[in-house]
Amino acid sequence: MGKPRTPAGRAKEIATRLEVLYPKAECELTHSNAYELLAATILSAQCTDVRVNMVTPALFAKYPTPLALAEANPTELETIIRSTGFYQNKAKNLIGMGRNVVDRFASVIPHEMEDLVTLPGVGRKTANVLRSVVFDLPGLAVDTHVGRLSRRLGLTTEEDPVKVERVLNGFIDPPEWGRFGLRLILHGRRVCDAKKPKCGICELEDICPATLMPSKSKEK
DNA sequence: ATCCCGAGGG
DNA sequence: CCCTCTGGAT
Repeated sequence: MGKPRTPAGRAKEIATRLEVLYPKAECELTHSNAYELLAATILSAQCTDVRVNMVTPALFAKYPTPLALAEANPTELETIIRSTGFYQNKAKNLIGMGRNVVDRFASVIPHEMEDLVTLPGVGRKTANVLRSVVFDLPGLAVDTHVGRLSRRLGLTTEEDPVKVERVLNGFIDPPEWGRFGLRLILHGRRVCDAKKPKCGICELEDICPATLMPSKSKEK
């Protein structure tokens, strides 16, 4: 087949290749239920998954339920999550999330986007992670990796994550949204990283506008 | 000095 | 729209 020349065509080809490269497309935040993934994802703001996974064992042991989080001592909670950064905001949000889930949702993590984003510390990206990973609902979480790769790969020029999400949603079938996002993240971490993308070993190099252009591997 | 699975507030 | 919140890795 010829090289895809439209963003929609490239998206299809990219999805096909990423499926081969990252067949499992698993979420790398350690969790065993919806509550744990919600807490872990709140902690993942501007922080690596590896770092989040270092603090969640102690977090889940001390606060195993939304109710336990709702009743947490802020200072003790901050101590546990400190290394993930933004720890005062995150502690406040985690406690607020616990209280809201207990009071407004009978201690059950909600599925609906409109409900999820009312929880403290939960924005659209976090809501989409939950929907796609634990509820098996369509959801494309646009984080820093998904945004960066989408622009480098010529799928969009948008900077606003909500607009990027809308564009990608138009290229990929809803049941594949979650895995497509996960695969972009995996590729973003292993190959197409922000600072020094490894274009020489990239399996998308031949269809990537960023490397096809003479201006080499620059973003934008 | 820049980046990491962002979100809330002004 | 902008700014702020934070530590750790590179």
